Amino acid sequence: MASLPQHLMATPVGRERLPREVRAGYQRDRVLAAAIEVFAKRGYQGTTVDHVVSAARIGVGSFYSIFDGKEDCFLAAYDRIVTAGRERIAAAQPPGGAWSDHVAAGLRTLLELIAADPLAARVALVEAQAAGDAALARHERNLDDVADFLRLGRAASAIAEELPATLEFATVGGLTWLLQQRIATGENAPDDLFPEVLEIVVEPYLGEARTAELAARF
Amino acid sequence: MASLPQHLMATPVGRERLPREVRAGYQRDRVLAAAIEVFAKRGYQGTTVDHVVSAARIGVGSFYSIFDGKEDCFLAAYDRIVTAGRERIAAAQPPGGAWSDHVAAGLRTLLELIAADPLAARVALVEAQAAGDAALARHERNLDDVADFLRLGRAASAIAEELPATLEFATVGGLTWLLQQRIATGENAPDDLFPEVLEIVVEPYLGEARTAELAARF
Amino acid sequence: MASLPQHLMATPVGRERLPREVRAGYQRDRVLAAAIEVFAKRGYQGTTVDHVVSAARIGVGSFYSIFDGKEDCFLAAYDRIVTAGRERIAAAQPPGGAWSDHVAAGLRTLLELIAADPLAARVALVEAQAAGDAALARHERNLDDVADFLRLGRAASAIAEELPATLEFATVGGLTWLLQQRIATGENAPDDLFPEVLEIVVEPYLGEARTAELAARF
Amino acid sequence: MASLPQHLMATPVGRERLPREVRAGYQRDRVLAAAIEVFAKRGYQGTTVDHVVSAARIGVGSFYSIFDGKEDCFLAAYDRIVTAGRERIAAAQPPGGAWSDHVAAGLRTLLELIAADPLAARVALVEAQAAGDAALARHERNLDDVADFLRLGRAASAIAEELPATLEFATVGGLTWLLQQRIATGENAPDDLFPEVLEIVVEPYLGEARTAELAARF
DNA sequence: GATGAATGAGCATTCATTCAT
DNA sequence: GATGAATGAATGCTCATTCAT
Repeated sequence: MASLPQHLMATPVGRERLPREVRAGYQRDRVLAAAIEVFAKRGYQGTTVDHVVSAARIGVGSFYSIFDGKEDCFLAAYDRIVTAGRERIAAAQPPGGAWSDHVAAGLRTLLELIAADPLAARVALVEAQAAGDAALARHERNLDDVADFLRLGRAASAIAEELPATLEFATVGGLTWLLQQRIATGENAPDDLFPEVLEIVVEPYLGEARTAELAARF
Repeated sequence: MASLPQHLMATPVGRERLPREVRAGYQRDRVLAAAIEVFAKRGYQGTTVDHVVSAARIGVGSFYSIFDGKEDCFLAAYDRIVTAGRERIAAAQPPGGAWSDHVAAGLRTLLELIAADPLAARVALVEAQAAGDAALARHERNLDDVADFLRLGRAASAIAEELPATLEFATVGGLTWLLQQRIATGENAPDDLFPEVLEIVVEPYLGEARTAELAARF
Repeated sequence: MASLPQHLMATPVGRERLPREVRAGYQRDRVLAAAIEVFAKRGYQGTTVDHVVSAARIGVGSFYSIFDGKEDCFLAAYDRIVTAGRERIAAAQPPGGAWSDHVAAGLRTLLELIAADPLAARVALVEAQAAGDAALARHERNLDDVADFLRLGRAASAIAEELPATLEFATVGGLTWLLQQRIATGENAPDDLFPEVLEIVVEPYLGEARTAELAARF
Repeated sequence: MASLPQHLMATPVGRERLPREVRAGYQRDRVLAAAIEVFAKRGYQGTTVDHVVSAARIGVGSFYSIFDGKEDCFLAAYDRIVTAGRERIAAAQPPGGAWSDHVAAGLRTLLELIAADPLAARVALVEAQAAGDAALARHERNLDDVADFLRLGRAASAIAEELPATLEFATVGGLTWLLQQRIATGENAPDDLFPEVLEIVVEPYLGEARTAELAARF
């Protein structure tokens, strides 16, 4: 077979191929999207590798070339959800705002994200607690990050020294629980929740009056 | 061998034994105690019937004559813990006290129970969330009961109408989360937690001053 | 306590006891009756020792003091049915009759027995084939006995030398199959079956005319 | 190594293999062959999935990817035997023959099949009766088919109106019983059975003379 | 790179049988 | 003699993972 000049072969004719890395990324994303749906609908324990593999239309072998196994796949899915969520929340921050503005904007975006993709929310908020130790640990680290961020509100608080040390833990726990309930039932659009959630989160720091004013602005 | 006077004989002579019913109860209790330990240490999913059976020193057959299966065993263990806890909390209530006294006494007893039997606490507060739908539903009903009780505090509150509708849910969720964290790590004696926990739970109703006074009394 | 004169104690007052042997016999009979019902309704494989024990209102221990186990119990039940059946059939024989009269009377009695106790019939004719090798062997020996008896009809046959050697086997098999079908469905009173059954069994020996005449007489 | 001319190459070079469908069929056939042997030798109840799996040299998982379970495997084995038998019998039919020729040829082929594969015969004729309700029902449907075919002989019979309604049932039952006996003992080559079997089946329709003539022709 | 057939350890559960009371 | 609590071997089945093609 005659060889073409080197420079003409660089980009092969016919079905143009994406560079491997990128293709791997697409593939991985496709599988993760399928995995999230399956994990949300069946629960972590109720999900088998076969379920994911079927949903993603790939072979088992491919699955194991992408992930180390079922748990690794869940962790990847969880991370993808959390990372995307953080990015969206960060992007929606009012530039140069105060702590309270950041919290309010963040909460609103969070509720929007949950409403937009309830399956992903279920994976990140509900299933993460039942997917083994690694997932639990990762989940707790993430919630700790949230608590850390909330704690910054003490600087803006007139009554900082009177706040209980564990306030942020309790707030994060309460918030998570509340959202889990709504996600589980799908009851009402989590949108309606915004005023209450905001009140629960910021009132301890700002008091009633400033909280009401904040709620009115978002 | 000289015979002790009749009235001193702790164990009666002859083949007199405990009535069957009672023995069966002991047996069941023994198995439940073993099961609680195993579920706490291995997690619900990580526990096999064989683990429980070995820990309880009984045969598999006996296990299945007591319980319908693994899930039934967990539910029984969970119920036993919750029932015993409720009884202890009820017994420790100050007679005729106000709502706030009941809450304070209840929280203190709860923390004592957790400190006294951290394994049982782990089963009731952590594993119940990962032990299948039945356990989860039962757990949520119990937490709803707590929320219902907390809601009674609105009657005692000067600012009842300003409290968010979901306050009690958030409080229960936050409390649970806080306790789970402590249980998981065993970090510090949950005793230290009392003032904070009390503050988190009752301050929304009573305000800062009355809460501090309440804390001082318990 | 004052003792009664010896001769008055021979038959104790109060709950009169039967001699042990007899009581054991009653007990055994009671259990067998229960076992037959259970085996008929659940099938041999579907029956557990516990089913029999519960139906007979005895303890498992007693069961094992009467029988060597489940299979032994089935064999005993089977034997009891077969023995009772043979006795009833023998008792119903016309005295000094010809072979054909004996066959006719036997078949009629057999159909009556089946109609009177379909459960026992099911055990003896259906379940005996699915209750393990021992039961099967015993069942086949019994059917061989029937075949042997039928073979006596060759002496009364004008065409004995033309009958196939396996005629009796086929007849017994066909008869059994027919009855099984009816027993399984409970379709119609096996009584209606008499003319047909008689024809199938004796016509090869006696020919059409004499068979019709025989049927008319029974 | 010299290459053979293309048209002589029995097995193609390279990685060319049998199409997957075909391989799967082979696999299934291999397992069914092993299963038939095991079911025949141990009986349905005495056979465990593990027995079959060991005999077929496959893993348990493979077994469950081919069959739904033990019963499904038995039914598949039974169906395969029956289907193959019917095909062989159909293929051996004399073209355009009379009913009696078809019966004669069918019976001869049946006896040959039994002689050629006694294990399969045992599964289809003996074990099918002890392999649960589904197998029993299927077996009875098949025997009914045979009875239906035999009933066609009434059209060829001079004495059709005198035949008992249940004749065909009895014949099928008797035939089955006869064959079971021989299969169970392996006594003598079922070949010898042909004249007798033919006589038992067709004489009621054709009478003695025509039956003898038929036997002579096959 | 991709596939999916094959594996087998592991699990929940049943039930005939024993034996201390 | 009678009881039934206790036993544990045996079974059918699932599913995460491997590896030859």
